[in-house]
Amino acid sequence: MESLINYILQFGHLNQQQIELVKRKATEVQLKKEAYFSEAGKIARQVAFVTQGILRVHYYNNKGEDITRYFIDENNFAVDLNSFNYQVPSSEYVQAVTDCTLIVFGYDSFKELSDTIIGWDEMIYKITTKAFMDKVNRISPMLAEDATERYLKFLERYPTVANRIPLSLLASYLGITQSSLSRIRKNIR
Amino acid sequence: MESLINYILQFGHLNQQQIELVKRKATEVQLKKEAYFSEAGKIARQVAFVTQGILRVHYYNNKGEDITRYFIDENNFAVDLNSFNYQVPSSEYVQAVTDCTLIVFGYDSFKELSDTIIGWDEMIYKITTKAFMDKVNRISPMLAEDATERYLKFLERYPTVANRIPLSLLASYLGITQSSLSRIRKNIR
DNA sequence: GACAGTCTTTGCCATTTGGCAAATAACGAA
DNA sequence: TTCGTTATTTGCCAAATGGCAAAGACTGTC
Repeated sequence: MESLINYILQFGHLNQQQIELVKRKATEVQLKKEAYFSEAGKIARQVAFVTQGILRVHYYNNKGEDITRYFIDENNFAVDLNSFNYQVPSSEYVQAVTDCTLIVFGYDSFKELSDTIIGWDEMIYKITTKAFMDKVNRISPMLAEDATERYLKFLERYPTVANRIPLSLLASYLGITQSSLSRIRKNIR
Repeated sequence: MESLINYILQFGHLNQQQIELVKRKATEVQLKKEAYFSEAGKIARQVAFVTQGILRVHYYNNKGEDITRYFIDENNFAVDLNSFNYQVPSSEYVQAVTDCTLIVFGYDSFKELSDTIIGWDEMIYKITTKAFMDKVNRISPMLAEDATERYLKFLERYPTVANRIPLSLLASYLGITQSSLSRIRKNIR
């Protein structure tokens, strides 16, 4: 729970009372490997902060391939923002890649924090914006890189993640086939 | 100017007085083809709404290649959000691909709108979030697509843009070489 | 209309990546 | 340990894309 508070405090100030309120509204949830936190077609009723484990956001493209859009590791929020904010059906899945510990807020709780804590919305805006910028800045250059560069950059950015996830998921994130990724790993050693 | 107001009104309500205020704070600016709206290393002091023409956001990668991150066509905002919001140096260029007409707000004017208009920040939040989501949703699937699919999807999304921009820029956006794109176009006809 | 400059296409060949299937390795349950 | 399951590696060949340079097309100017 402390990791969540520390994370939020990077984006603004909360007094002790407000911190207590945030903690009261939060619930710790365990999610087993391969279980879903949210699913395409359903409305995202919760937002999660990952304290242990790795989530992935994925969808199925028009060829039926399972595409990993991105990974969410420790100390990051996971939510389908469009679905959560507007309470409309989601278009993607959020799945546990490993066993996970999450800190979860329901829609109503989150709304209450927004209504109660002055400056909460602004902090959320900053967190959201930063998350999006990181995402775009990470994905966008990959288009101009070859598979090896993508993999090496992934290792730099997520040094601890690569060993904890199946090769197939990493490959689908990098936009290459599993066998290509396997060959790339061989060549690097 | 009306196009800007109409755009904003999609994301919330403004009364007549507030609309007048927005208009007063805005300045129409012409930008010649290839001129820069903002540059890497400099602080983004303005946010622009494109009413005519096409901008592109680009940067130079570590090999010195000019990479187009994305295009901004009519009825969209252009801004390096991190640089503008926090007034820190930008990391990318925003350049006119064609002659452009922009509606521009300076940092202080924008701040004033934020301080004066109740709900302005929330509208901006919605606009920002939507823009980011569109961006991610457009770029992210490209990683799993081959060059032809990327090009076809671009044509679908920006049917009027493809004819107005040099092939080299489109190729760098799609993450392929100019000659590959040329060949792809030939095969499609 | 001719020229210079720029943009686009094309040819040739090298390199990268994909597709598929089989072999191997790693893992977990009994 | 042993077996069955899943994950990863590898071989073989096809397809896609890149690199480079030359040719061709287009545009605006004088």
